[in-house]
Amino acid sequence: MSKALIIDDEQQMRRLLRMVLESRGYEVCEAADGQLGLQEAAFQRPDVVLLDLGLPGLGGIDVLKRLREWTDVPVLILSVRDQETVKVEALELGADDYVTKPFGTAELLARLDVIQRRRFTRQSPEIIAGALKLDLLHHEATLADEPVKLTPTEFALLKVLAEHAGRIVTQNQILKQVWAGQSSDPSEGLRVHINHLRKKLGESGPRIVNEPGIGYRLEA
Amino acid sequence: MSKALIIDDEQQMRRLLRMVLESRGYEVCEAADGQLGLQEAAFQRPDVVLLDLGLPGLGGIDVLKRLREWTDVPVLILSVRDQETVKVEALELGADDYVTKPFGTAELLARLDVIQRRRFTRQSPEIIAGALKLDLLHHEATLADEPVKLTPTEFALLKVLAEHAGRIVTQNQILKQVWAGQSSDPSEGLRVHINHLRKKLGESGPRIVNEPGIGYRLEA
DNA sequence: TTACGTTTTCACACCTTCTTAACGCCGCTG
DNA sequence: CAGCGGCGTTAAGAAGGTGTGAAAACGTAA
Repeated sequence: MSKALIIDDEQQMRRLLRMVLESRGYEVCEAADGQLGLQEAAFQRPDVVLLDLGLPGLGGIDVLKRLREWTDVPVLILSVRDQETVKVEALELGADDYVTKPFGTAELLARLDVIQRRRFTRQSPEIIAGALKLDLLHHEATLADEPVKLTPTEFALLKVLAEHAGRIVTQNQILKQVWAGQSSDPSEGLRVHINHLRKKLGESGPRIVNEPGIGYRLEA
Repeated sequence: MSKALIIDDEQQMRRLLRMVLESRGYEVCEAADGQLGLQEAAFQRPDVVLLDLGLPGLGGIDVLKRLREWTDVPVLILSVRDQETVKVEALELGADDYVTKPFGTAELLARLDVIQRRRFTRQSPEIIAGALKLDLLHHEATLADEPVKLTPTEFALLKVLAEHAGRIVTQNQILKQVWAGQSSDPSEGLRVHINHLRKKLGESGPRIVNEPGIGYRLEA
């Protein structure tokens, strides 16, 4: 059975979520603010976190940032409409999905299923984009079943691109996810690593195209 | 890894499909008629269903109808040529795609990829104004589902207009939101960017109308 | 310590995007 | 009618982003 952690300041919302989740078989724990949320996350080791963005004090974004410093636990964002900017920021920081309040329980459960399954498939882990296959467990990449030798940074970079294959990945997104929590300024080096990746992927493989001023896109 | 359910009465076809799918890493289960198919679907909870339209007894269309009463699982239709009417009916009932027998394995797998990805794609914050859609996370714009290539400034400008679609946006508002925190005086350049946007949106798309002396308005 | 692989920094050519300026059009006003 | 201001359009220079090669800094293992 999966364990879910709810971080939300409204008691009513917590009770509603608890009911929905428990009816689905989740084990549920709660936290009423960001500080407590982080403690519970560390102590309870939940399988999924439901995080409200409108927290008082330590905000939802900060909680997410701190969470991501030490865990990849799937995070589902709860937000109200017209928080577009914050939602973008949360997703860039590695949140897995979001639902907008008020939400239907069916939608909530569906999205939980998806991010749970994604995490589950990460235990027999591969990302596939066309002829490219990334084995996340062994940190190995193959292109048309031919092994490709990648450095750790290159692998992380290609992983971010492959996860969103076919779509633009913002430079911000890349920097936040590949160089998460590091002090150096990698904005210069990104170009170099992209260059290396393109060479290793060769002519026949997937192309990494640049969207000037925005980011990169991997197309199979 | 994903689980696929094959519903087809021909054993040969089931064996072929199983081979192709398993080689791609799918977990496969089968059903030889519609009745059994529905049972398997309920019991196995597959991630994708391959459904033959030419089933004896409980027909493919009926199976799809019954499936859709309780699940949105992606359904790929297998049909023979000259079943246009039935194919259309199936798509209207919520089938996700179809392949025509005999089919190439490459085509089959490609279509499976597409409908799987659609299901697993997470939600992106977006602004919608008529046929225009702005994906804020990926910085992608689509007009009637056709991608439109926008530069960063154009995207920001269109975002401001689309957020207040139908209403007037003051020049001051635009300048503050698009050129926030910049030193240059872009009041001249605004006209140029509006011009570019109008060209890229084309005749059929939303119009950007000018309110002389006030600002601009986006009307869908 | 050296040696090696990786990451970062730097320099420069090249390309896209942004800004600026100029000009013509239209509507308004004196 | 002539003058004026706001707008659309176009072109060209300025600014900034990108690709690429090489060298320096870094970390790690022998």
